[in-house]
Amino acid sequence: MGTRKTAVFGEIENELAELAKAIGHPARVAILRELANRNVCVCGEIVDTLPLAQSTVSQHLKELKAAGLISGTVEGVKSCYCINWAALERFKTLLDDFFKPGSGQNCAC
Amino acid sequence: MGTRKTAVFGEIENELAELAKAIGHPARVAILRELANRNVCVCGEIVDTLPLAQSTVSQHLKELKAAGLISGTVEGVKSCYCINWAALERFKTLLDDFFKPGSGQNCAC
DNA sequence: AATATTTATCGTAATTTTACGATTAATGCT
DNA sequence: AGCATTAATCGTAAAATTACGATAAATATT
Repeated sequence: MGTRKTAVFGEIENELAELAKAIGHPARVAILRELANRNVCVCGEIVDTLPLAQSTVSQHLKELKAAGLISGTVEGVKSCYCINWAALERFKTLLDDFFKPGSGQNCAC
Repeated sequence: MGTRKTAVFGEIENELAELAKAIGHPARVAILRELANRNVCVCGEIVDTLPLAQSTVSQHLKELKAAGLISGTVEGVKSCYCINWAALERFKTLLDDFFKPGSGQNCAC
C-alpha cells in the first residue's frame, strides 16, 4: 500500500497526472518560471534564486527532467537547463481536451 | 524534514503548485474528467467508475475540494459533486502567465 | 421502529516525497 | 600535479501520500 495504482488508469490520465505532479511543487514552479523567463539557465543560477540546498534543487531538476518538462546538458563543469515548451504545450492541450464541458445537465452545487 | 517549505515561496508559486498537485494523480484526473463530462455527479457514480475503494475515492474528492477544483453538496443520503470551472480557468491562466517565454536568449540544450 | 443505503471519517500500513549534509566525479585553473 | 568549482548522487530522517477495511453518521425505506 501507499503506492499509486497507475496500472488501473488510462494512459492519458497517467500522462496528465504525471505532468501536473511535476509542476505541483512551488520550487519546481519557481524553476520553470526562471527557465521560462531566461529560456536558458545554468544550474548554479537556479540554485542561487531558491532558498533551498543545492542537493534539493538538483533533485527537483531531476524530477522536472524525468517528466520531460525540462532538458539539460553538461557544459564543462556546469549544467545548462532549459524549458521544454512542447511539453508545456502538451500539458495545456491535455487539460483543454480532457476537461472540456460535456453536454450534461448544469451544475446545481 | 519531509515537509514542503511553502513559506519561502511566493503566493503565486504556491497557488499554482497546489492546483497542479491536486490534479497530479490519475484518480483525481479521472474524477475531474467524469465531472467535466457530466457536469454533475453523485459520489456513488464516481466510485463506480473508479477501480478504487470507496474510502479512497472519498479521500480524493476531499483533496479536490480542498484545492477548490470541485464543490460538493449533500443531497439527502447522497453527495452531489461538480467541477469548479472557474478554478480550472484560473489554473490555465496561471500557467499561461507564469510560463510565458521571456526575452532571453534561445535555448541551446 | 428496524433495516438498508450512502458517504465521510478513523485507524493503519506501505511507499513516496522533501529536505539536508556529506561525498563523489568531473572539469577548469594555477 | 594540485587545488578549486560545479553539480550529481548517496545516505538519512521526517513528513506526506495512497490505499484499504472497518466504523460511524445520516437519511431512506419497509
